Amino acid sequence: MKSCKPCNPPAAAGARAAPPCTGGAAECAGTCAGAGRLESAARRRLAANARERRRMQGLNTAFDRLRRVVPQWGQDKKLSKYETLQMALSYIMALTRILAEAERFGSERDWVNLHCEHFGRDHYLPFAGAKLPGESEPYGQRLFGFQPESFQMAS
DNA sequence: TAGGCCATCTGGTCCT
DNA sequence: AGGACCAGATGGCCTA
Repeated sequence: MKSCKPCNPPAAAGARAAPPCTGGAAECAGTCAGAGRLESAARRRLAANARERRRMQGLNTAFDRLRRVVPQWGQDKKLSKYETLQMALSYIMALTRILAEAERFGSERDWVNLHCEHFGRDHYLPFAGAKLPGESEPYGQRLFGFQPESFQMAS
């Protein structure tokens, strides 16, 4: 494909506005000399592009499913992919911790008391959304410790 | 307008 | 040979 660069429109990349496969390798094969051999290469390129598109769509579908099961703390803006992964990590670690604690305490009642006594007996709220007066963050959010603004790139 | 996020194209590499 | 996966490049859209 490299030999055909000159007639390959630079606008091929970022073609969301001009979706599947305008110009690029296919067009190139039709206009360059020796198009016969290039034609099959162009066909393969287009097929590879389509596969890559499908693959990325599958990946995005998976991200959407992950977003739906991960806490969002009332954020109206949807989590970015990076934030989704970070949140999932925090979520899993928090749940793991909770399970470990639940095993340490003999009964469910003991464990619930440990976590929920400060909510008051008559108005226990689901812990993830529960917020005490004067607290800036819900209990669950503090438990998970995920802050979209504050995470750092792993080095 | 700059910066963040994203979709797509592309070429390289590895695997079957 | 062809498919899957990956990373870099590029351009569009959106928001502060």
